[in-house]
Amino acid sequence: METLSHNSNGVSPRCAVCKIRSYSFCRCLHDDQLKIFSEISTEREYKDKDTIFLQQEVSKNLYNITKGNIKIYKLLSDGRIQIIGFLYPGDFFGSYKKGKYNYSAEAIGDVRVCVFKQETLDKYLEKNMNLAKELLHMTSHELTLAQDRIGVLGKMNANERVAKFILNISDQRARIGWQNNPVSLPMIRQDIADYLGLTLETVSREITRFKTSNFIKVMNTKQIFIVDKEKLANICQ
Amino acid sequence: METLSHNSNGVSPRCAVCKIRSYSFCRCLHDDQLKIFSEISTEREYKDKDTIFLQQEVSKNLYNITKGNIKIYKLLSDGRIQIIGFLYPGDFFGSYKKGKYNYSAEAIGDVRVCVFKQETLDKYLEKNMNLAKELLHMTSHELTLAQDRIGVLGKMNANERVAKFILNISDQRARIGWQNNPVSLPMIRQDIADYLGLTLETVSREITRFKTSNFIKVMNTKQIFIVDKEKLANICQ
DNA sequence: CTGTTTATTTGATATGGATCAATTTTTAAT
DNA sequence: ATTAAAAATTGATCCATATCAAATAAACAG
Repeated sequence: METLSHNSNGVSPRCAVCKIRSYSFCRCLHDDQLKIFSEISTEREYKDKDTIFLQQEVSKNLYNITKGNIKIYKLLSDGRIQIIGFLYPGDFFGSYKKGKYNYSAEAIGDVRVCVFKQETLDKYLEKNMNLAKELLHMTSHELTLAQDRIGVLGKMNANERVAKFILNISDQRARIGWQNNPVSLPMIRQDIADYLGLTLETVSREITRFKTSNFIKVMNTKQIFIVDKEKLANICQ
Repeated sequence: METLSHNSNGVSPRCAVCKIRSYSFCRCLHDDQLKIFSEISTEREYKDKDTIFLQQEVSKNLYNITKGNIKIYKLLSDGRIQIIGFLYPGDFFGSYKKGKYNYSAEAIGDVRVCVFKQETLDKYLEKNMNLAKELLHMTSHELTLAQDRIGVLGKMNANERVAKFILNISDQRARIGWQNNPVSLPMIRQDIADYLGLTLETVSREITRFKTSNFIKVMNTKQIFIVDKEKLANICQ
């Protein structure tokens, strides 16, 4: 992890030139608020497999991804792992309340984040109702995503889980204006399995089945081309 | 469903005498704000199995439970059901964003709720930063609960799921100052199964197993006395 | 380029929980 | 109280996915 130079000399505040601001909670800020806002956060970089924080640590910070992907996960005492989510640029994570983090966070590939101290952000919210409301709406949206995942994990079979996973990632890419076909999967099969509550063997077999059925084409293990989106959607919806 | 008289004559505003306010997002309001706040919501009553809203409906309202329990659930096209959560007095549900609800909501037994129109509440938030922050913190807390459930559904076996369910309900009761042993389960076995991603037969068998192991005593199907909390906790944590 | 490690695929077998089925218990209605 | 309906338990069997194991394939280091 590396803390980058913290621009407070008035020359092009970081936020003013931020490329992912339109997907991020700070999109609600006016241009003249950006300079101050740039100063309440710092930017940090992480490399593949770097830990951003661990579940048992005292929670002090909130993070906003500006580049790359991270995974958040829970570890059971016997070593079983459950990946709660894969997060993308514009996603927000950490903890609002003092105490411990509810999960651990780890970089997948090169990552860049904005870091906010809980109290600093909280204080800033007081002065900016728009930001508070934007955060409320984003958190509420994340809640609906988590509830969708509860539906997937509680009731769907392996077939449906993997299909939904591929489609969800593709949609998410489209939303932030990236190439969504072929879909690039930055994470390894084991991570997909730990995300979907399956084993890596089952994930691999389902992908093979979709390939054999010509619903997808596997360019390489991390690039999947969706041949028949309709068929894939019919499986899970 | 029945809409109760809407007190706006200045005599004892509803919120001022509300018994569950201390668990609810409105706990952050000052006494002098309560009268106005009482007027932006109405109170409604529902009976057992009444639908509060359905997933496909246009979302207009937010709800706060003041009495009883409700379940929120998702329905797959082939009839499979996944219960997202059981909600208790003080819990908040509905949708912040316009569009459709993300789940359906149904009363379990007699229920009383406060109903807020999205726009009305949103407008009120503008004038009251405390309330906005309280809502943000509650929503964020709900998100952590949803993430815990993702962990349970993704990685735990039937044994662990049922044990955790009993303990969670007991803890939740303790938190709002109710009797937490014996735990009363207002919902039927099928609902517990649909909540835990299991079948009712499996839930029944696990409860029998805990009974035979003397971890619990089944007073009647809806009252479970926890004999050995430690043993129960060892199963799942 | 070559060997080594890590990730993925594929196969064989085992098993936890689902499904199907019957019985018992509880709740509700008259 | 009596009957009917709904909920819960218990048993027998099956199957989707886990587990165990081996073979490829891809990524990486020197």
